Amino acid sequence: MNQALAESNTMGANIHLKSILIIDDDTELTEMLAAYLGTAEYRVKVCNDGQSGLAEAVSGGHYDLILLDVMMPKMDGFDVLKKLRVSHATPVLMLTARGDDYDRILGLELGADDYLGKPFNHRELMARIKAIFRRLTLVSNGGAIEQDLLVNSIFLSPSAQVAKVDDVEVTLTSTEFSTLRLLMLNAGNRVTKEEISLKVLGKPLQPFDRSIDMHVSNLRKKMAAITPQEKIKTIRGVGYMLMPH
Amino acid sequence: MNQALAESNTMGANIHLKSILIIDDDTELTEMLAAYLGTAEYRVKVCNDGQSGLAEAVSGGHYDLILLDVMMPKMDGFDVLKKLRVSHATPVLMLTARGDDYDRILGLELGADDYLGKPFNHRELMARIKAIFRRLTLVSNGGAIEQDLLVNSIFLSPSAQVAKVDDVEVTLTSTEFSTLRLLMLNAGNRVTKEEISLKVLGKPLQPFDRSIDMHVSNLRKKMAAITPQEKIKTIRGVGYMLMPH
DNA sequence: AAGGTACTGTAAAGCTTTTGTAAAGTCGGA
DNA sequence: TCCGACTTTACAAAAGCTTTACAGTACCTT
Repeated sequence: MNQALAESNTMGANIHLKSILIIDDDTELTEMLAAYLGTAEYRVKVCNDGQSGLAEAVSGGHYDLILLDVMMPKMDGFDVLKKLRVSHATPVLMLTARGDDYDRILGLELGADDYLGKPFNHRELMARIKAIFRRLTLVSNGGAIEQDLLVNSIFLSPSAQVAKVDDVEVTLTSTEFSTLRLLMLNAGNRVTKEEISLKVLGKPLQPFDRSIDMHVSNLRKKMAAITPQEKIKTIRGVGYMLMPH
Repeated sequence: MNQALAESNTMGANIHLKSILIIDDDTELTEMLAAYLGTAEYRVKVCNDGQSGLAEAVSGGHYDLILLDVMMPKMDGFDVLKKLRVSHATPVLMLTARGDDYDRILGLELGADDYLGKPFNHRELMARIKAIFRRLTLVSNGGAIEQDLLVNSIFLSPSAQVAKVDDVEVTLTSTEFSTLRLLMLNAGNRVTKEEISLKVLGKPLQPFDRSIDMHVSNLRKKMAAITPQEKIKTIRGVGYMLMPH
């Protein structure tokens, strides 16, 4: 399922060149960029003012990246970016006056992906364009980390170490977290205390060991503060089970 | 274990100096430059006309950087650059008449890495030389251009080595900077101490190692001087997490 | 149905581990 | 040698885990 998506992405990328939209009123510069980028592996389109640039970006076709100048007459780069972001998530590399912190921060806040101060050299521009594309594929492929879980109104995100019950955040210790995760992974099935002890605490269950009971008790207490619904069922003489719904 | 790595790095850097070829017909200037750059960490060679300069660049030996004057009798800087680029990718910093856009653009088109208008001051020259080398190592290190980050009112600019919290500049050591960067790259996600140690300090976390804790503590202290808001959350037994907002 | 037995729930106390941070120590570069 | 940065040490505080203790519950036996 994930595979198919990744493949189609990759194929899509290989079949036709990446397309770049350049929006800058400096015709000398845009000509040079078009020539330079055009020779490489990009399809390039140029707009020399903000208005036509925005129109092209929104309804002219798909672009993989937009190079957007800040200083332009009529509609400046920030306006373009603001309006673009209403409907499009196209990556944007802003071209700003060198070293202008305010511009940079504003740009990043408006959702620019990176920026480059003018004047820039082509090598740096290429590097940043490549960096953006690289980052994009990384994000879309997603790292193979522990998956988020959602069972019976309980949401668990290992990467953020966050649990939510009915959309209310619950603060859990890491043992409670792991215990809940194990139960969720086996939702609807009983999980023995031995298994919990081994997988969560990393040690076999001792004869009069009550610690698992305590952790489950604490979990119940924390969830009960949010919902009256009983999520964890006791299976006497065996262990526990998370109700699937 | 760490020692060995650090040593070899240092040694590698010290073994040979970066070499610079200066091509300029102004002998007064070249003498001065040779003297100035020679005292720093560079090996310098001078050619006073385009022809000999090109010959030296192509077959005289390896150069890490070429300072190339545009205005020269016989063969001007553009001609040199054009011929050089047929076979060599040596970084070139062009010396042009101040503010001459045409020269600048032509130079960049021909593959110059940067330009500097005459007259220039030494400090600026040094800064640009260093910038070129820095960029180069970045690119050759895998093209990992480090982009600026903005998360939860924290602004981080690796290229400028500047951090701002609520627009107030914070002075960080490089370790603190890298640590903060790693946390920001994973904002909203937990980052283990092991990962911080590996990626920031370049060594695995030792059993009773507290240095990461100290760096985080110092980071918190510096940020607390500006805002009471807690940016870095502790995840007990795991590591830390930068709050996304 | 009554009583016995074993298991479970949980508050509270006790113990261990982890963390925060000041301060001292170490190291490498100017 | 001095200085700044990083690390280690030391100890207090915090947080989490386990044990204890006892009340309650389920299930079996008679």
